Amino acid sequence: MAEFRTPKGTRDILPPESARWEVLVARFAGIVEAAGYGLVLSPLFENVEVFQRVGESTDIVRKEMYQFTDKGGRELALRPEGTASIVRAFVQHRPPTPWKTWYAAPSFRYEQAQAGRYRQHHQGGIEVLGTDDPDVDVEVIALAWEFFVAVGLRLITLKVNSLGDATCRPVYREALRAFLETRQDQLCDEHRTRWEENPLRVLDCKKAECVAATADAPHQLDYLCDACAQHFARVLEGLTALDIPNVVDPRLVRGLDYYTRTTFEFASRALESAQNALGGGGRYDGLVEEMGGPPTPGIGFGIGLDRTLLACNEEGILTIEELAPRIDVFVVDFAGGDGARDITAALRRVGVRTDRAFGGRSPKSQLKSADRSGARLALIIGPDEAASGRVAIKDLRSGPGTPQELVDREALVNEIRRRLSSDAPTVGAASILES
RNA sequence: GUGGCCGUAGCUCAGUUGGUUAGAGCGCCAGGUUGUGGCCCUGGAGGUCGGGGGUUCAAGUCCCCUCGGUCACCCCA
Repeated sequence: MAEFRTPKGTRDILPPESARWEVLVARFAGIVEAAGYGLVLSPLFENVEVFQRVGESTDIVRKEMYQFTDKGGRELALRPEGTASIVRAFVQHRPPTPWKTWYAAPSFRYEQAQAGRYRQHHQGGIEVLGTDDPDVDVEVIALAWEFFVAVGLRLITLKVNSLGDATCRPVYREALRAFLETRQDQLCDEHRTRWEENPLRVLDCKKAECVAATADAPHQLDYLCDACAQHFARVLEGLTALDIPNVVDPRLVRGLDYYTRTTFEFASRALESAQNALGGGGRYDGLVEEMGGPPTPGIGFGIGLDRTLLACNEEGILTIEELAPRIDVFVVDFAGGDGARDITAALRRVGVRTDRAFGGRSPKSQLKSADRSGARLALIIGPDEAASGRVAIKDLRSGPGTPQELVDREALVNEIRRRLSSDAPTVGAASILES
């Protein structure tokens, strides 16, 4: 057993598995950039207060943060989620609105690891700051939906809800509190004592007692003010117009405090585990102001890329077999001269994907490597070819014993390009990225 | 943070009530074919049995602790 290993809850993503990540991020970037979103690269860590603003009462902030003091005595934390950094960047730089951004980056949470739940996980997300137009809610949800469609996932459930705003949420909270007071002795052990400090959490509780006791609890949706009700209606209308299937779930409560109005969550029906939530997001119309900026509405989502890949596994899509990077040409040189070095470089300079063997291995083993590489053509240089200034071209697709063709070194590059363009391009990650 | 299960070669695993130098398949390397790839045959490399302590004449096997994985709770992506 190796002396060093990845820390608990983290992992290496190696080839060929990493090819799936390249494709996932490329598809995400392709979709959101085509809708006018720009990439934001922000620090992996921030002053701890930045994250504390997003939810003092949430577990993510209270007990799961990777917090540390640097040598200058600064209190910092690795980011536990993506939105806080974007909002901080907005307040710091004041870009023109609407500011449409995307990111794909790791997040860190100190929790008990299990499948689909890591201490370092990766999210792709977008944030739009500066407009509360309900049509932007629709756009944001639609982009997440299109991403799942582009990846090929079919078993995705979208839940939506509205959490109201500063006008109507307090009214609802009071109504829920009053309701829970009448049912408190029916709640589960934990919430029997805690329902008062965060009544909304009780609706999210999965214990049978709580589910039963709150079956007829009042919903935020029934308490929306006129503005919020109209806003939500327009969002639902937009989802219908764009044929995006969804269910309104009045009990949908999300894990961060900053959400207002529209909230949503994507879950995979292919994942049976408790980690079936692939992503989610919502509106946070008060967050910029809380972070010290001007009153600015905002909305966004984060999608867990690790879990998206787990869902892909279950649905049998985006397999490493179909994504494995391929090369066009493999150079086999057992003459021991400069052939492999010079031909490989020449081909690469004209864009031919080329690999070669090193270390002067036997012809047999080099050909074996050529075969495994998936290359269409092998270029073979033995002492005879080296002496005559020629190269043998062998087509690897047609099995052992295929006739070879001798070509002069000067004509080689053109001959290779001619052969590679003559029929269908090789299937590889590059062509999939472009599709 | 709490509890259940698991931890033997790079990977997937076998290892009988504790008992000699711990095995298989796949993968890797080489040879069979002194210059030619998918199959086949032969051989080789590779393991302090996650780590530490204990019981015993003897521990991969039993006990304790610890680390890691996994599942559930919690929470979430």
